[in-house]
Amino acid sequence: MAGEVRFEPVHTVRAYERVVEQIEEHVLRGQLKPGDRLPSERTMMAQFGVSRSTIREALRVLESGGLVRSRPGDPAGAQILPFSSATLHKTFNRLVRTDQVGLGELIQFRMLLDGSANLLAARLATDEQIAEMEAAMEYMEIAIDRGYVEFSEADVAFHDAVARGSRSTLIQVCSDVVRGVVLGLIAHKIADSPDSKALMRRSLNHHAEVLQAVKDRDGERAARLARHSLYAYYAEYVPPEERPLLQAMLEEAPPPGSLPAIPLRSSFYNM
Amino acid sequence: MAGEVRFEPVHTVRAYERVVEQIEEHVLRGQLKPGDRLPSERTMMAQFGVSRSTIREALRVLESGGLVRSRPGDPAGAQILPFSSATLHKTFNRLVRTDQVGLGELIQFRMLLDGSANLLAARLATDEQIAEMEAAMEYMEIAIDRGYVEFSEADVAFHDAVARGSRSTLIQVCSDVVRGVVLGLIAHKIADSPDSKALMRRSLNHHAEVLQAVKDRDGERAARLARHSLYAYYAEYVPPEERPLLQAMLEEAPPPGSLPAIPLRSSFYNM
DNA sequence: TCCGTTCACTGGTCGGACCAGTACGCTTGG
DNA sequence: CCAAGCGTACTGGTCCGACCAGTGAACGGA
Repeated sequence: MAGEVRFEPVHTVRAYERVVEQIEEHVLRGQLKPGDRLPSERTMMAQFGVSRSTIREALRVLESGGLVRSRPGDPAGAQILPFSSATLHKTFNRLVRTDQVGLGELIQFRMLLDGSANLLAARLATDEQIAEMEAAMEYMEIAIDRGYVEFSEADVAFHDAVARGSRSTLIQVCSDVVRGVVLGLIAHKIADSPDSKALMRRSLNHHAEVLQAVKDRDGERAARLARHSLYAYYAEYVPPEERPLLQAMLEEAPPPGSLPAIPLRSSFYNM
Repeated sequence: MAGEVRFEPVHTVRAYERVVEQIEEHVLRGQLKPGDRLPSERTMMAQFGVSRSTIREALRVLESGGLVRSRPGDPAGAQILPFSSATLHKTFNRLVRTDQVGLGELIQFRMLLDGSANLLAARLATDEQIAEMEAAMEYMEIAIDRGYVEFSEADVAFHDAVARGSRSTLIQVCSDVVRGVVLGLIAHKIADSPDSKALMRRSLNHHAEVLQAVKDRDGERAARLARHSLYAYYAEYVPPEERPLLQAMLEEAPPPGSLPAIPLRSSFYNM
């Protein structure tokens, strides 16, 4: 016989996995839309021909994947949920918690995402979306006097408006996730800063420059300013040995061997 | 009394969730490392003071999150797993399956990631990592005559070497995931292409140019070439109405209104 | 010494049971 | 007539006990 036949190891499929597959397939095919309800556990038990334990394990998997939510006593059964970035957030947080990814790399990735978001927003955003950015910017201005928490909210709103303007769902979702992880790491440090108001005002100015570049439809400039803005805002929280990772995302890229220091908190990016 | 007190709704914590939390916390704290074993279900049942069903639901959640794997009959109990991008892959695939993200956006995101990966690799990669890229490139050359499957493997190896050279775990992981999703969508189309050999040879040349830029430590050029290479390779598979998304990632950015066509399969990026 | 058998134990599945909730409809009081 | 209150038939969350098909290691025989 031909020596070409190759057998692959058969991985046993557990009953609850088949249940998960079927339900997930229905959701993915659009036959079950967000808001729709699954039958009750006891009903599905009969439909799938398995015990309730099996059904429950399947539901736990679906629930942990963010596809479904079930509530005790609900006669309507488990509810199909719209997409959520919660599982992504968990995954990224796990990378951080296990020290596989440091703050420097996170900020670097934000520079990557936010830079591209601004590049694309400058080139693709509709006038309405730009208006949203302007609205968020005005809110930031007001929020300065209301403390760090509200300013941070406004800042998030601005970056999210830019992400939407990029017309990329992936950028939007990833930005949201990475931003959340970063804030979880250093939010308190910023809030505790004595001159937090000065920081906020400086940040506001940077954002204004970025927005102007977007309105000028100058993508390259918007991207560059956005990266520099993030660097100026976050670099001091990044351990010195990780800062070259951030600097490598900027224009004045140092030669690989010697890494000249780039001044923090200066207006070097006004160009 | 002060009107400031605000009560937040208490969301009941189910028993299996507490089990998940405890185990996850141990893993995240490093008290349980990949390869370590969990006690058997019946042992944990006693330790946590809950029933086996509850333990099992917790294990199903951990397993679906990729933290743990359990095998029937294994006397050692469930095994702690190293980080895997499997759940990320699933999440991204779900975005695609539910039509929230199209092929164009995926390729665009690849351009974003791969561009930055090359930028950073040119500036940060060690000589050993560059040697790995060269090795992958040689393998690609050989693989051309061995058919699309092997060439694709070599191509993946090259891009992965670049991603490693970027010294960013996030870029590495995200690139891996997005690449996998894209290949899942159009691998067959490329393989079925009549002149696939010509495509491979052209792709090889592009990769060589990119690698040269990396070796020259010219990050900007490497990034630009990488983006153009992806565009040239994939644009024809992207529906025409989505191509502006890709073109917006290139230098010759069209004004937002009118989008002049950028020729496919030309050598326009030889500059 | 090596190989085969045995056996304690594993996870996977099942069925039944109880509890604390929820939502709906019915009854009851106005 | 309507509204408030209660009852009830469900829901999901948890527990228990049982059986099965596997695994792996200790054990025993060749």
